[in-house]
Formats: sequence, structure tokens, C-alpha cells
Amino acid sequence: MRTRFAPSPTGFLHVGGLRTALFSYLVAKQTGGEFLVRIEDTDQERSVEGALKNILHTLHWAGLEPDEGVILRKGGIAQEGGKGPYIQSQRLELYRSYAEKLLADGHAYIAFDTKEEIDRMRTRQAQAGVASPKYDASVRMNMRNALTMSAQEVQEKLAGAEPYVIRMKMPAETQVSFEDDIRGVVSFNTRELDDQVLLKSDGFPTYHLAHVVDDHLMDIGIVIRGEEWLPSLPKHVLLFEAFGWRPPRYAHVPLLLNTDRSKLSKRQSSVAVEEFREKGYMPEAFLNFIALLGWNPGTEQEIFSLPMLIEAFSLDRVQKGGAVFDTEKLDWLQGQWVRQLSTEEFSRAILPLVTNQFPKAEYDPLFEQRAHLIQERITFLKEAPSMLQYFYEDPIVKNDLLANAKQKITETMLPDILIFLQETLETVLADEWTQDVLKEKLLSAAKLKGYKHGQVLWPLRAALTGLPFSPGAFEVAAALGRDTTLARIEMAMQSL
RNA sequence: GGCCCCGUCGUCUAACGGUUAGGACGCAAGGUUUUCAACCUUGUAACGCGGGUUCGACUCCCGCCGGGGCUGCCA
Repeated sequence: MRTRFAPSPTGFLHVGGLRTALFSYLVAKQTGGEFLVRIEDTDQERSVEGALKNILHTLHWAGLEPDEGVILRKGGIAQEGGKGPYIQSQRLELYRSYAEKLLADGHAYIAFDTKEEIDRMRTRQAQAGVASPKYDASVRMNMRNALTMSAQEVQEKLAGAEPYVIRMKMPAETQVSFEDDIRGVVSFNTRELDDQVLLKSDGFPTYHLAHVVDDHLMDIGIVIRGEEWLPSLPKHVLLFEAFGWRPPRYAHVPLLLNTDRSKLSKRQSSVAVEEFREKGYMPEAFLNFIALLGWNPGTEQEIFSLPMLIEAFSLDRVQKGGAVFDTEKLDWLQGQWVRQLSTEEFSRAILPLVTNQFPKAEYDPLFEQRAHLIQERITFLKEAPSMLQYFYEDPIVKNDLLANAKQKITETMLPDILIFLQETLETVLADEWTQDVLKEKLLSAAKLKGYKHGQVLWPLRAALTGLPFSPGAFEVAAALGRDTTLARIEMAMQSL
């Protein structure tokens, strides 16, 4: 089954766009088909410089590599496949010829109305309380089109280069029913439908014409798109019929919503996928999150990689109602994905971040060991450098960190506690300096002295790391080694 | 306004006539070698309303209410 993702280069890749792209990608992959990317740049005014490249980059980041169409390659943006071009602004002649075919077959007509005339018509209809304002409100009367003018008049205007559009001639009172793969049968009456513009006066097609022509020519088996297109479905089905083509299958995916349940918008939420990438979310976590918004596997599994999604996804388990884009679960998934990495993968992922801050850091078994200590306790990879800081430089330890009311440690108790730590730890020899031995010796000594665990462990951990939170005291002491551990306790004593 | 779509915990969702309405996030409490996390345990919380159909409705039908989308020479 060939599927496509067809963004307009008007800005960043939207999270909702990524979701429809993901669903399309999954359907293509699980049916052994191709996933194409086509660019819908038919609105010259809204096109944004650089948006195309940006969207492709983000798609690549997410791991959704197109098989055909517009693809990001080393050299830049390439078009691959035998059904191109895949950028609509490069297919203008094609759309025109198909629009003319419609004209010849009586499914469309030329109209010369100006923007102002159309505006006036709408105002008039609104004032008259017309239920469904449309171009042909009064049997296409009062409008300047090929349906009400003589052929000669039309020819004269065309010869005089007067701007015109080509409109679809909507059949009267026809019931159009179609089976959507997510919603089941939906039906509409053409009575409510306008004579949609198909070819604009600037020679560009509207979405409607371009969609029908391209998805037919590019042999798309199923069109997966946002629910906002559902009301346009009958127009598209009718166009396929007018061309004598078999329509593809359609799946209208429910919308992503703001917290107030309106259509997800930039004003109310973060909607650019790029923002999430910048915040440090892993593509796996983000994709996992997006997939679970409106789709469920029917099992209690929550963690899904892209290959697992290809395996488990199906359109009939896609929700019909919109889903609030609430990212509270995303952070949890991000943490899960950090934990999902092997120690080596994790170490390699954080290495550049750490060397950036501590140039002498390098990948070796020791680094892996240290990385392992923090892998279970961070959510974002970018937290790694600060959590490993004390392995690369001596911390500056303040008394108010060493003392801790919650652990019942006052500043006046500190000298005694630090001496206790020093004396006890000195009895542990270098060759038995392990987490287990340290724990055994220190806790038993503390018990003899009448210290509570927190009263000795908190100052030890704080003296070693200088941080309000970090891996545990024994883990850090073992990783730091005997000399450094004792030296830092000494330093803490000096600074009292 | 008209047309179309939708309606289960705060959020994402399971259930496809018979369940104590399940899971996840969040939140709360407890646990773990101190703290923040992570992790484990327990808890918290939902079928929009009213009619039918049926021995029996979250599930089927109708109405209402509520929400959303569309109603462009934007996609």
C-alpha cells in the first residue's frame, strides 16, 4: 500500500503533521509499500523560505525516511521515484491540463469574478440568512461565469487576458457516501457544497485539484490525513468520479487538541516538533508518545519502538475523537527511553555532552562505569554533565549543604561527623574499596557511635559531590576511589 | 446559523450485551543506603442526560445536551 505525507512548506513540522506522517509511514511499511513525501506549495503567499528543508530534517530526526518523493540527501534536497516531480509548483502544466479536461467534460467551468465581487456575494448571502453560502446561491446567477455568458463573451475575455479561475460544477442534490477506514460510512449532500475553485487565477491548483490528480497519478492506495479534511471528502470523491478514476481509501485521523479541546494551535501550545527536539526529547520517546495519542495496541504495552509500531499498528484501533496534546506522559516516556538504552549506548550518547563541558573526559571503561551510575536517575541526556561534574573537578562544598536539618545535622556537629568519616574510611584499604565493603564498615561504625544513617551518609555524599542530589554516597565513593574520597573529606574539614 | 464528526477517570485509553468498568501518566501515602530522582506497593478518580430495545446495557436505537471541524482563488 503506497501512502504519502504531503506537507505545505509554511513553517515548522507540526506535531499533528508528524502523527499523520507516522501513521502513513506505518501503513506503508507493514504492507510492504512505499512511503512518499510530496510538497504542497500551491499557496505562493504562505510559502516560507527554508521551511521545506526544515520539515525534511525533522522527519529525518524522527526516523521517518521516505522511500520516494522529496528526500533529504547529503547534497541537499533530492527527488526520487518515477512519478515525479513531487513538488506541486513543478507540476503546474499537469494540473492545468487536467482542469481543462474537466472543462471539456462539463464538470467544471470558467469564472471571471473578482475577489470583490465574491466578497459582495458572500455578504449578500449572509444578510439574507442563506444556510450554506456558496457561489451558485441563486443558480449561479449574477455571477460572471461561463455558465451564464455566451461562448463568444467568454472567448473575448480570455483573449483579453482577463483573470479567471476554473470552478468545479457541483451536481445538484446528490448524496455522496464514502467509507472512511477510521470512521466508517460518512455521507454528504452536494446541496451543501460550493462550486469549489480548482485552478486559481495565478495558475496554481487549489489543494482539492492537486490532491486528486497527484494521489491518482502517484498511485496512492490510502490517503491518511487530518480530520479537518473530512468536509472536503465529497468534493474529492466527486472529482475522482469526474475523471473516471477509482478513488483511494481514506482515513481521517482525529485532531490533536489544546487543553481547552480546540484544535491544537501555536498560540496555546508548543506545536513544532523541533521545539521538543531542542528540549532534549529523544526521537524514540517522542514518536512513542505521538503514536499513543489516538491509537492503542489493544494490549497494556506502553513502550514502542518504530519497528514495534510497524508490527502492532492498525488503523482500526485509531480513536475517532480528538486527543488533548498533554505532554505530562511524554516526560515519563523520555525517562523510559533513557533507561531502555544499553550502558554503552547511553555512555556514547552522553559523551559529547560531557566532553563539551569537561574536555578531558573520554570514552573508556571508567566513563561507562560512571555513566551507569546516573543512567537510572536522569530524564534528559543533557542532565548528564552536571551529574558527572564531581568526577572531573573537585566540588566546592558549602557548610549549609553538609548540614541538613531534615537529617538532623547541625553545623556544630559537622567536625565530629567528618572526623568520624575520615577515621572510619581510612580503615578501608585500597584493595577492598568497594561499595559493599564501604557500606558494611561505615554503617556498622555509625551504629556503634550512635549516628543515624542519614547523619553520616548525607555529609559524605555532599562532601564528595557538592550537589544537593546525586547517586548515593557508597556508589560515588566507590567510583571516586580511596584517595580522592579521603582528599575530599579533608577538603570539607578545611573549609569548615 | 448550516453541514459533518465526536462524547469512559484531570490526561491518553481498554471494554465490541453479562467485568468489583481494566491499564498508563499525573497526584497521594508507604517502602528502599541519606537528598532529588528512579524503582516497588497501595490508594485516588470516569461510563454527559433522558427515553427506548433486551432477562440484562458503557456497549444497540432515538432525542437532548456538550465539544470539535468545515463553511476561502489556505492547506
